[in-house]
Formats: sequence, C-alpha cells, structure tokens
Amino acid sequence: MEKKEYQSEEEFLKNYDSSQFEKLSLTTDTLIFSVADEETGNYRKLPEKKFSVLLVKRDSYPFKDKWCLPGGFMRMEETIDEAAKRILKVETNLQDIYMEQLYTFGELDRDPRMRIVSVSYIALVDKNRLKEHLSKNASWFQMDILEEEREIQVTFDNGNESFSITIEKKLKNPTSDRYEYIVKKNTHLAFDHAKVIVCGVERLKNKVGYTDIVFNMMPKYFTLGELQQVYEVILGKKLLDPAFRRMIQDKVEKTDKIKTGGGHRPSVLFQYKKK
Amino acid sequence: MEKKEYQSEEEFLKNYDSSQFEKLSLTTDTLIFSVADEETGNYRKLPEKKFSVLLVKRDSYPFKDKWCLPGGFMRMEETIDEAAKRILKVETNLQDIYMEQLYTFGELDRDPRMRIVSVSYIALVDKNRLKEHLSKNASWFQMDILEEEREIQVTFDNGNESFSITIEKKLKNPTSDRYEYIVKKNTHLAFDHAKVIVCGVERLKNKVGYTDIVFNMMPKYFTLGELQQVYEVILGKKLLDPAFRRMIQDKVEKTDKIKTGGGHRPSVLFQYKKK
DNA sequence: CTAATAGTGTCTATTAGACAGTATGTT
DNA sequence: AACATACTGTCTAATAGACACTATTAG
Repeated sequence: MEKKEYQSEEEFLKNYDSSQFEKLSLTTDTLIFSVADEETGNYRKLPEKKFSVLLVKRDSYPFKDKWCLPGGFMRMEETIDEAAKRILKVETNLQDIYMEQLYTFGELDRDPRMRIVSVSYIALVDKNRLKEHLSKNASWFQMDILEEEREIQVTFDNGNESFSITIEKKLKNPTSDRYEYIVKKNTHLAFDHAKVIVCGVERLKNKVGYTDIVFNMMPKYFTLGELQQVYEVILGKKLLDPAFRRMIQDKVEKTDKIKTGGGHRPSVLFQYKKK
Repeated sequence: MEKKEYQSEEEFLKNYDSSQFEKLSLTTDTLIFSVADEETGNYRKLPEKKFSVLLVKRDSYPFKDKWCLPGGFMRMEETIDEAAKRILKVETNLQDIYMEQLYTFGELDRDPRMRIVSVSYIALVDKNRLKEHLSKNASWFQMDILEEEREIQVTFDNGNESFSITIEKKLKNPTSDRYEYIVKKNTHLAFDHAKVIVCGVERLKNKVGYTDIVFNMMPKYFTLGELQQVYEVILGKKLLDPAFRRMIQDKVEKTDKIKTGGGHRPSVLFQYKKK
C-alpha cells in the first residue's frame, strides 16, 4: 500500500478507505437488577427481599434454550449507550431506567459464531417494575449468593426453574481490585454471561457503599426499614439499625405520609434527597 | 431473510453467515501515567514530583501534528487486553507494566474517518522507566491539574511545548458517581482524548484511596517520603506525616537499606508488602 | 550551626459498632 | 396481650486530624 501525502484533513478524509482494517461486531449486554418482595406467611412480618436479575431465554442457536442477559448488536448510527437502551426496550419493554457501563468483554471465544466484543451495562429498577409486561422470553430470577474465600456460588430461581453457577475469583494483580473470573460450573447460562453477572454483582456491592444508586431500586416513597432491607440484600449481611440510620440520614427526607397496616407500629415514609 | 430451522448447534454454526450484521473497527487507547522527578536547585530539597502522562504526536491525518494517547486497531486474533499491550509496545517500547481497563468510548463522531469504538486503558510505570527508549513521536508531559467546582483545567508541558485543556464535569445522574465530560477548550489533543485523560485522572485519584496501585509507580526500594510525595501529587493535596504513615504501615516493609546523601537525615528504604 | 527531611508521641475530634430500651400499630 | 417492627439514647472502641517534638545528615 503506497502512502500518499495529503495537503489537508479534508482531502485526507475524502480519500479515506475505511475497509482497510478488520472489523467486528459489537454487542451490549445488560444486567438488570432489582430487589423483589417475597411474601412470608406471617401477617406481621415484612415481605422478605430478594436480589433479582432479569434473564432472557434464547430461542435460537447458538445456546438455544439457555438463559442469557438481554443484549443485541449495536448499530452504526447509535452510540453504545443508545444501543443498550434500545435493546433493553425491545427485549424487555423496560425504559427510562438507571443504566451505567460496567465492563467490556473481549475474549476470543466468547461467541462461537464469530468475534464479538460486548460492552456490558448495569441497570437498576424498583420492584414495582418487575410486574411490567415483559417480552415473552424474559423472566426475573431471584439470586442467592454465597461467597467464600475465592469462590462464588450463585443460585438462580424464577419459580419454575432453578440452577446454579460457581465462579472462582482470582486477583489479576496484588496491587489492584481487578479480578479474573474463572467459570467452574455453569450449565444454564449462555456465552460468558456467568462471568458478567458475577462481575456486575460485585460492582454493585461496592458502589452501594459510596454512591446513592440503591435509590434507583426504590419506589418514590419508602420506609427506612424497606430501604435497610435493600441494602442488606445487596451487601449480603445484616446492618445495625442506628448505624444504618446515621449513614442514610442525609440522603433521605421525611414526608408527611405514613405506612400502616403491618401488624406493628406504623412507619414514616421517606423519599430520596439529592445532595 | 427466511428463518431456517436447525437441528443442532453444530449445524447452525456451520451455516452461520457472519456478514449479516454491520461491523466496525475497535481501537484501544492507553493512558500511561507516571510520577516524575523534577530537580530543584536546592541541594537539600527532595526533587519535586510531577504527575505525568505519555502522549504521541500524530504524523498523519486525521489530527496530523496533534497529540494523542498511544493507541491502535485491535486485531481479530487477539483479546482487547492483548491488543492494548501489543500497541503499547509498538508505540512506546514499554512492556510488562500494570494495565487495567478504564472505559469504552463510543460516541458517533469521535473519529472523523469512520465509526470507531475505543476501549481505553490505564497503565502505570515507575519514574525510572521514563528514561527508557521511547519511539520517536512519544513524549512525557507533566500535568498540572486545577479542579474547581465542576470545571477541570489540565496544563500539559513536555519542556518544549505547553498547552491546556478545560473540561466541564456534569453528573449523569444525581445518585451516581458517573460524569459526563464536556470539552470547553482543547487545541492540541486529538480525537476525544481530552475527555479520556480527565476520566482516567479521576479514576486514578479514586483508586489510590482504596487499592495499592500506587506501588506500580514506585521503584523496588523507596523512602516513605518519596511514597508520600507520589500520593500527594496524585491526590493533589498535602498529607500529614503521621496519618500517612499509619495509612501505609501494612502495605510496606522495612529493608536494611538506607538512602543517604540528601543534605538531611538519611531515610530507611521500604518495599511493597503484598497482603 | 543551619536547612531540610525523617520519624514518633500524643491529644482530641469524629465516626463506627454494639446494645438496650421505649413506642405503637394489628390481630 | 403479644408480636413484630419503628425509632432513639448512649456507651465504647476505633479511626482520623492536628500539632509538637526529637533525630540526623551535608555543607
């Protein structure tokens, strides 16, 4: 290929041949998390909260009949963020929800069809939107996360079907907080989505500590008890009431609404307060 | 396009036409940060530390003669991480250094030639490697960062040339820590690299607080004074000695080596201690 | 001796963890 | 009345911020 000398940027661009570099397809995959209520038999008890993720059943090859994250191919006329939003709407009917970029996965063999790089996103919705009309292949799965030493086990359950994955975490570098995720067991999830889910769960756990993103999973009005449950479910541990209330005191404001009917003392409803 | 029914995954893959989706080029761009010594006239004083980034002068269109981050096109037979490493070696002769993925930029107009998505990386090297033989277009720039309210100004200086950029930070969402970066002033940097640099600088500032990545910018043996200077330069503020020493006490271990010759009390040399 | 960094002791203010107690609905 | 959650007071432990002091070299 002969190198030509151009006199200006305009001239260069007019003559530019964009076919000279190898090209590939780019997809977005989105982790939609929510914290769902699960009714307990006891009329006094608050419904238990369950950390949930939305999965879609593949109806074609590759990975036919396996579960995967809602995702699809980016188009040339849209940004990556726009692609993620569009695809989410098409696949799940969800829109206007909190989204942020998680990580870009580019292993060679992550898709058996061809070389595909995937930009993953985290999306958060409040539990009321679990009931919105989803497209027919989408389903919410409750997750139970068991983390011990360097191994993470996640059990998924959508009421009908249940399965689990096991992932080993390995620090990429002793100085950093970046992990390599090694799939030890995975029978039901397509592509590298087992890794993506674990990566997203860990990121969410971390971010809950230093941002207000949990409020994207809350309805407009909520009690502090409910809010605390959501934190507890994401962090996977119980929190002490006074410490929790101190921590969130500047993030919320009291409303004049009250929630009654619980078989116990009524609770004041709060709402999110921006800083 | 007629939809065919396949009997198995193998059969499907054999018949798969990968040309049906639009494709694009993917590049990696790497922020290589270091903290350089700058000699002061005073024989007693420690050399001042300067936060530095490696830039490359473009020798062809587009953005001919502008500065940019070392980067290039990913190939089909390598992962994104591998591409970033390969390109770094070619463009700067640096290898075996700490690298981590930063963010994936995919605005429509970030490259005037065609649609290109770029996966950016952060790389860290210690000051001694500043002197390694760089390729002819590469140059280290000292950065002075001025952050006030929502505006960030960065001044770049490589000894020969000096310029500055101004970027406005805007929270994407009140609940999160993700910013949109709006370029207010930029005369010397190519593509969207002004944004990438600011994004990387902020990420580094944050990560310094909760990881040990600074040690990737340190030589094997260092004094606690030098280490403190590096933290101070990255964070952009002075730290109190006792607090600093408390903070790093479990991250370092004493050696039997001592640094003398400074016109003041000699200092014990330490090294990084993995957890 | 002096300027400069090296290194430590300690007081205080703030924050985090823990526990215990009171309050108030529904059935 | 009993249960379950709502909500608060307070003690203590741990941590962070601030200052002051001593130590030790080259010139």
